Amino acid sequence: MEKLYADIIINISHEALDRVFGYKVPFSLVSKICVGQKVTVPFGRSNKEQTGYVVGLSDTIDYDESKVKEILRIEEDGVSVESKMLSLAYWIRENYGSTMIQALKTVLPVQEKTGQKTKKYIELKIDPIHGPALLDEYFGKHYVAKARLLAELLDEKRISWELASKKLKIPKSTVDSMIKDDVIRVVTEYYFRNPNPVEDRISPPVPLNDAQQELIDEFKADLLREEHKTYLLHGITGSGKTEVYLAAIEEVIKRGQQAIVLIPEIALTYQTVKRFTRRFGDRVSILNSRLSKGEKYDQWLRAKEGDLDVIIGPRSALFVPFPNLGLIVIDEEHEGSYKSEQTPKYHARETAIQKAKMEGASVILGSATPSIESYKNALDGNYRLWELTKRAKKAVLPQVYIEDLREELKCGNRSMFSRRLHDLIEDRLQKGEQMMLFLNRRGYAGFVSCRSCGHVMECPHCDVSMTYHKDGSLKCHYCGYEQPIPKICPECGSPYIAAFGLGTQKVEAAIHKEFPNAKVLRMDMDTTKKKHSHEEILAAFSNGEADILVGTQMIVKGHDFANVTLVGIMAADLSLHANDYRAGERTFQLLTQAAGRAGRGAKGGEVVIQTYSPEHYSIVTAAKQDYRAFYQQEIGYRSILKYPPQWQMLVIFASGKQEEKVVQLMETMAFMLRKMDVAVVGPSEASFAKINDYYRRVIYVKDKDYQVLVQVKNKLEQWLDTNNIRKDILINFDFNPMNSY
DNA sequence: ATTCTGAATCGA
DNA sequence: CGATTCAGAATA
Repeated sequence: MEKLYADIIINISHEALDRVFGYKVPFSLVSKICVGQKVTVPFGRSNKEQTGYVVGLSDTIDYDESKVKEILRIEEDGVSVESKMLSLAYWIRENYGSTMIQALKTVLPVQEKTGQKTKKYIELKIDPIHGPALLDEYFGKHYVAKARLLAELLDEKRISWELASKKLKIPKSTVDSMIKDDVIRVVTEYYFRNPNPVEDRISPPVPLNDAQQELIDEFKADLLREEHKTYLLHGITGSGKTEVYLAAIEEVIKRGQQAIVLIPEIALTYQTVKRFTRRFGDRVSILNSRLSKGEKYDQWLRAKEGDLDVIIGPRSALFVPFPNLGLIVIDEEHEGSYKSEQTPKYHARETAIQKAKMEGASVILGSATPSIESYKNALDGNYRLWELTKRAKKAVLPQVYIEDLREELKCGNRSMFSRRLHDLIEDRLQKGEQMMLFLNRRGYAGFVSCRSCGHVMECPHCDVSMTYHKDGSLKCHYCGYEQPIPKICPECGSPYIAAFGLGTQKVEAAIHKEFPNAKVLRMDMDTTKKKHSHEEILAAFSNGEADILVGTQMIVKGHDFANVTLVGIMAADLSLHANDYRAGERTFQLLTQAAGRAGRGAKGGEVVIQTYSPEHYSIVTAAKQDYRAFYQQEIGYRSILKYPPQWQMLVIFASGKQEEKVVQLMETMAFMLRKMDVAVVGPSEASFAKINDYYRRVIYVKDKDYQVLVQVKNKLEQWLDTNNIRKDILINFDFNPMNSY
């Protein structure tokens, strides 16, 4: 009998241990062991028990035979990794920079099995014909509990355990004794927790319009030829992208395959999910952060066992183990939330494409405002470009006005509403139509500053201006530090210290002042902290309980309100002047999505964009709803400044308690990088140079070739490990970042 | 990450 | 000279 060895990754996230260790498989486990299993092994000099994952099996070993230890046991309650998931984990580790165990944990979001829900039933084992006779016998012997249970069973033939013990008050001993007498038996049924409400009526597919049908025909033809492509579905708001997804999913299901639908977490509402459950019934499930561990595990298992056809969820739903994956749909593919914020900082879009490639599946990316990266890929022929240029229902595109706030000020209008917006609000209030006012800021107002000397109140730990809240306190959004607003300026002693800026609460207050009869609903981080408040506010607005909905980003996400005929963007500039190369793109996306909320019904709509920079291309092109024009401008700008997708970017981020150490390390790395024939910017202070007393520095590395940057990262990691630097300084790598540093 | 080891330093 | 501290090595 050959000996068997296993390659094992130890469950400790440290670069020095990020490799496989060979272990002997004891004879008793040879038949049970397989790749992907979670096992316990002795590790280190003290043979401390550690868990790990089997990533390979072989009958030879490349190590001193006498030092090889044995696997202790297989962790039965651990979820095993599919071999295809393992190779995806390797890919993530290589492309985004992390340890293998971190990558494994990413593709394995469900860590442990949790007790399955069971339901116990009591059934009659004897022939019911003998029932009455036995019942008489029990009565004769004054076995009241047994008699009660038997009588009930003769009636119902199967009752649940709860009913028996709670309502009929049958003690367990009675049940046990009756089992012993072979009168009854207990049946245990496992059932899956299904977290989403099941629609009982499955609605037939909405007939596709010609444009949609054309795309689906092409998709079918590609499937028939076993060609698995990535499609970029660029459809303006209201053009019926979801119908295309549904039809494509149906095609895949017909072939006996399954589909994953990724949706930004914020848009994962009952409304969105309902469209899928209505079409595919209980073979659809959702995965989201609100599910309990057990519920998540159940969805995972249902998928694995072929009990599901479609899973809908955020980024992490990508790793649901379908046996025969046919399609991955990524809705709103431009969304920043598809990039993970934790290491490994993987991008769900790129990872989905890689996964699809490994498993022979197709990918559909959908958006009204595609990311510059995806659009470039489509134009370059890497993705197939699908365009829907007409709204599905007869609704027309809204009329858009750009209002220059500088002009308003010159004309003596000091309110936050331009004259046009003011008039239009008045008009809609009169007609009883609804409005949305959009603002890209949370809290009551922005920073607090002194009007005499200009001193801005900053957090003592974070180098960030603190935010004014209505309760009279100042809060730091980064570390949570809180203090009351000072009465006088700490710098010059002037009493003229006050809040500046614009917040949703302030907009709400201004509406109350200028339009006292308007009913207002506000939706922002503060009003949606509770579990379902998000849905409640939207439902209230949808029911016409308010005239105006004021809110941040979250109100622009894919909700249809037929009665909304006016959308106001209070200050388009707020997102434009962020210190981030994606600011222009983000502004265009926000404005386009916000404008798309107007006139979803038959009445048509108007949009007012208020801004201090009316000539900026993001604003001009968004007003015209002209994505192509925006893309041309933006890609030119990215070329000149060497930003993605024209160039690839790697951010090296360091943070530590001792400023000199951080600075010195970054200087050393920058020196090494400059010898590597890549473009290096920095080191420089992060935009928040200090958070929680940790000093933060960044280096930007750019090259046209992504793989060159991967190699640069690998080299640096190696250097960091051999010089043991990661002890008191945190180093992070981030490829093509979504948020600024 | 954790543990063990051997050298360096410390205190009498 | 034994006790304590610390950097370094190894983990199968």
